[in-house]
Amino acid sequence: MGGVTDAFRALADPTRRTILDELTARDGQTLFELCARLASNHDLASSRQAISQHLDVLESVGLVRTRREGRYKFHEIDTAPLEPIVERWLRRPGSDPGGTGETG
Amino acid sequence: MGGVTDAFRALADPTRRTILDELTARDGQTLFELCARLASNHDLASSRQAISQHLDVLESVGLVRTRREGRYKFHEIDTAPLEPIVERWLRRPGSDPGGTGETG
DNA sequence: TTGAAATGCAAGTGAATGCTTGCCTATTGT
DNA sequence: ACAATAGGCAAGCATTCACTTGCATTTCAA
Repeated sequence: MGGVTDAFRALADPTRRTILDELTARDGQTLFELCARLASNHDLASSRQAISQHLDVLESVGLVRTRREGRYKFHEIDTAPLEPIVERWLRRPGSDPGGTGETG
Repeated sequence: MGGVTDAFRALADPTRRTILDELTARDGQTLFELCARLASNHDLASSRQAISQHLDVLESVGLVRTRREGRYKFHEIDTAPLEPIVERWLRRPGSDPGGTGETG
């Protein structure tokens, strides 16, 4: 699961979207907290390793930041990468911006 | 390529994003027009069939609408499905919206 | 220090994905 | 009618993806 390089691909998976939902409802959760709350609040019964790998993906694209304290690792959502995503196509047509945009 | 059911997955592919870029710059293109302009304006050398399949995906999730005239089929971008995508996580935290949102 | 708790690492597997290949249908122009 | 144009359908292939499995590492409590 290491090939995901941009926020678009990161958002393609429903489990990762639900993780962002959970972090929006309660930010700064640990991996175990997330596993428990995803199961009870979202009927999502993924394994710990699966959720951990999803968090790695979300962190690699900047949608989640982590903060380590002892043996705990807290995960915080960062919505900054979300803003340019949709605005890319909401610009008024007719004004050719020139090149190929950015990401490809 | 028929398994893509939601706009998130449709946006996961770079080629599909470039197609939306092209339709933003010049709406209502045919398949052949798109192939030519994607090659010249975006250095994207995908085959006609590949682009056609991508357009099928974009249409199936509502990001592209088509209009048939004789042997031509014009493709128009529809940004309506883009709006709720990001706002899903831009809501202020603390206000638990209740269920699991919608898409999953 | 010993064990439990929280997390990390990595190989393997089945399914989905993007693309190609090859042929077919429909419409237009001469 | 005939060829050319624009597009459609479907099978096959290589890659990527999400997940599992199994074990290792780090931290804390008793």
